[in-house]
Amino acid sequence: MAVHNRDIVEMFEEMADLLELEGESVFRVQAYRQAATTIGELGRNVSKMLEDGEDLSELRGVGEDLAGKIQEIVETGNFDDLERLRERTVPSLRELLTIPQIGPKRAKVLHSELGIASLEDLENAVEDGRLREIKGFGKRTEQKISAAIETGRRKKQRRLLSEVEEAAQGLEDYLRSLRSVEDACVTGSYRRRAETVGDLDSVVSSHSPAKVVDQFVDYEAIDNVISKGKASSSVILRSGLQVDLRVVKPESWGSALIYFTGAKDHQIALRDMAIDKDQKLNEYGLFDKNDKQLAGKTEERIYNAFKLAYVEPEMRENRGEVELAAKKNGLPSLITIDDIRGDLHCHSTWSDGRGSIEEMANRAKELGYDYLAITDHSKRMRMVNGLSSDDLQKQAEEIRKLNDSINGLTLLAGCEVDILEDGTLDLSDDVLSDLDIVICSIHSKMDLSNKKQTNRLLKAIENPNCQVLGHLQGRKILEREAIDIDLERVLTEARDAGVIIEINADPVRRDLDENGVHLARELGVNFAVNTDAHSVAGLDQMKYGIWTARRGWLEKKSVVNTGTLNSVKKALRSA
DNA sequence: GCCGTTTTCGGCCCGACTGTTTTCAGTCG
Repeated sequence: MAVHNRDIVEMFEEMADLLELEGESVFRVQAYRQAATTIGELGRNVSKMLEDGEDLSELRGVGEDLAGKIQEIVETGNFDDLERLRERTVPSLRELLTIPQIGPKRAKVLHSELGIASLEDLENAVEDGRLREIKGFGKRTEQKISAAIETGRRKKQRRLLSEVEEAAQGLEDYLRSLRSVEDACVTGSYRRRAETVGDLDSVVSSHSPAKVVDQFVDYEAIDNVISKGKASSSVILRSGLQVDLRVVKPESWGSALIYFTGAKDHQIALRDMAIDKDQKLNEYGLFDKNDKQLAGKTEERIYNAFKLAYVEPEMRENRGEVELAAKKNGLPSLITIDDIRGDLHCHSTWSDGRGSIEEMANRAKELGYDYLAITDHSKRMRMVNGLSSDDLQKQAEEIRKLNDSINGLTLLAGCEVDILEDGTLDLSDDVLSDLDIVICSIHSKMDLSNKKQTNRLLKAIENPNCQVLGHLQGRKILEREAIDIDLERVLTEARDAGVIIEINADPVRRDLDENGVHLARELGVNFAVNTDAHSVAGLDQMKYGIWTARRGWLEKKSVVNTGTLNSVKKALRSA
């Protein structure tokens, strides 16, 4: 059985939950969670690493013991400790942990006092009013649990970054409009431009925190106030999105931004540095042992106090950025949206796009681009009117005509050709070799075995007409898992063959994902950040691809469409 | 269970809010 990283992540997470329910030390529980996180972010397959004789205990948060357990899982498909733990605990109690207000202690009490072992049991007990029989459970707690069950545990739901942007902007605007507010920022995973966002962590700088909290709970988009204190509050918006607010004095603004922007591990790494110097870092600032504030007003000052360069929010994941920030010019100079000079992947009304070639071109011009590649689907994609060789030739003619009439923008005649199951391409070599750009993508048979799927891609790379690999992992965030491939091998072969790897900017795709980008960057591949726009508005989604590139630490120089048209042509391998 | 210019033990981030309770435990981020 092929063991995927995800299998190990899930086993470790279950292990952590069950140990926590059992009352095990939080540190041991945390160790499993940390290891799960590391494996989840790896980008390389653990089974393969073991095959290659790599030492897993080198990984962050993985020691001798857990390395041995990973090996056990990979070799046998089983995890003995977990099996035993499942036998002596009540595994279904994990369900209860997904309910806000219920942690390990309460789950345990619910089980021992009322025999509750599942969400269904809990619902029944709430309905029967039995919760109040337990010491420590009052009317309010019962109400909250009841409400949490009803709203479908939405707190655990994560949403696409693109889905919360409007709410986040609206919230920031509202907070900034308040008279007692000096500054406001939505932080957390939103500010780090992560793929998904659980809730909006907002930070406000003000001399009168209580007043801000009072005004905050009056925000018209709020459905329900969960908590309200002197300097913080939690609410649920009508959209179901949770907003946590924290108000600090201006002298703590920078430290609060760092604290709430996270990621947690980045912020803890900074705290550890403070502890090493007999100092303390919290959301109010950096303090010496006499509680004298050393820094806090701005993020830069905090980083400077640690002799670190400013770390961009997208990099704050404790993936080694703190160490780099300590070196002179150690941090990459991240790519920005302004570096992009063209888009190499979009669709038109010729296949399933909603904008004509001319409309797409006009928007590209407005965006200040020098070039735009029209890359409609190939014939295999019948349901989206994929183009035949004849269609493509006609389209190429139209594109060349348009090029004569458009000033300041060059259209490239291209195609997004399907990689068929056997790794051959959906259009003949002579048709493809006539095009300016050929993107090769998988749109079918996403569930092949690792071996078959990997070979399929390697075969496509062998074809000299394959210039770009489009949305290589084929995943859709929160919808569909990535295809199962030996990513490292595919990336290595692509690099050696001069094939460009796309970062697809569609907010549902963002593909390669950031872990893949880290791996590909380390391997030295060339990237293109493309929108894959299916409408004029779609061309504006470039930022999501840029954010993934930044989270993968990419600089301008690794991304071909930051260059001139000539440099793009040079970067495209020629058949 | 991890980790180490305090390295094989003894730490492990820490503060806010809530509810139900008379001083704090549980949960959350």
